Amino acid sequence: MPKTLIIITGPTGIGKTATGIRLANHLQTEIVSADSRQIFKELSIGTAVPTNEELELVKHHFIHSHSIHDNYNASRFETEGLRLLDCLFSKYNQVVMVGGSMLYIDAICNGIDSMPDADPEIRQSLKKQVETNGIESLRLQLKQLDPVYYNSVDLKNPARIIHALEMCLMTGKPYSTFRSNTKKERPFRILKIALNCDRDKLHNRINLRVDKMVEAGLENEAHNFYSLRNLNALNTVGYREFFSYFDGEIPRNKAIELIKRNSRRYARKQLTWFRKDAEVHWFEPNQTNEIIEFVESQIKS
RNA sequence: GGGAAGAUACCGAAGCGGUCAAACGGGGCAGACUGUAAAUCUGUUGGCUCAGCCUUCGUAGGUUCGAAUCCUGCUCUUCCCA
Repeated sequence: MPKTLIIITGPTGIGKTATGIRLANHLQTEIVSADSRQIFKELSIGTAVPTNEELELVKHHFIHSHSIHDNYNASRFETEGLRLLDCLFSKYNQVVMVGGSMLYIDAICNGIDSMPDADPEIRQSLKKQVETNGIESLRLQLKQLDPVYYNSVDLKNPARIIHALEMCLMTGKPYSTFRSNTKKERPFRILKIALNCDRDKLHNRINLRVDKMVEAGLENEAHNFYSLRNLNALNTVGYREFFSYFDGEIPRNKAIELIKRNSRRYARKQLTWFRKDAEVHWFEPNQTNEIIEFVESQIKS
């Protein structure tokens, strides 16, 4: 029987966790999380990790498995994820991957070109350069070091330019030479399922979930990490807004409102990403039975 | 009961006779994306048979070649005096 990775994805708050657990339970297999924030052991409320009860139903991987102090990224997820999948596929014919981190899922499905980790000091100095001299100075530098990438990159996006420059400066080679633009082959089949529903309903779910997080003590959780706010792991919806509140920049109710808005925006962005993936099969969150049926029919063929 | 200010697109808010389908902000929607991705960035936001046309600036009239902008009545809101 061919090995199949079944991916359950979709926008934040749509109900991936519950669906994934039911599917994994049905298939008698385990779940690999593809969530760039639930992976951090220090974060719980703001990331909406599965509850202890849920975690007892099915064995989960990459939940609370790393530290916010780790310099985690999509490439590491690819490496560690594939290693784990290799191991799991020796026990199961199907494995369920659940999560909404688009790039992480993409890294597992298609791969990320190999290149070195960014040097934090170089990144820091490039960031400073943008602040003091503006993005134009980085553009000029990129034009010299990597004219190929310069012609295709979004020149208004500092993050893109900074990363390209990091690679150029660290390796002495143009960033574009690392970009192969090839899809890697995987030793398993991939079945992509995404959940979505009416936009108003989704927004309601998100708003409600944020209220529940706040009730559950999100403010306190965020407060615990206030001093670590500069960590990338904490540049996260739910925490950054509370940090602004702690700074006295915005009132508390405004922070909560912003968490809702930014969650809605994140959901939309996720949908934009998944929509362009023709391999995705779409379902409503309450169609778990249909999903199980669909998966059954697919893994038999 | 008397007086003052105001009613602008999904919301807030500019505009104060033509260059206004209407600045700006918010929200929404759409898109980009390969080591920060819950990140970072972009576009769009009255309708249509879309280089043009149609309907919009509380409402009904009026002035004017021409009004969101001026005048009058009405409705509503806020504030002040009784």
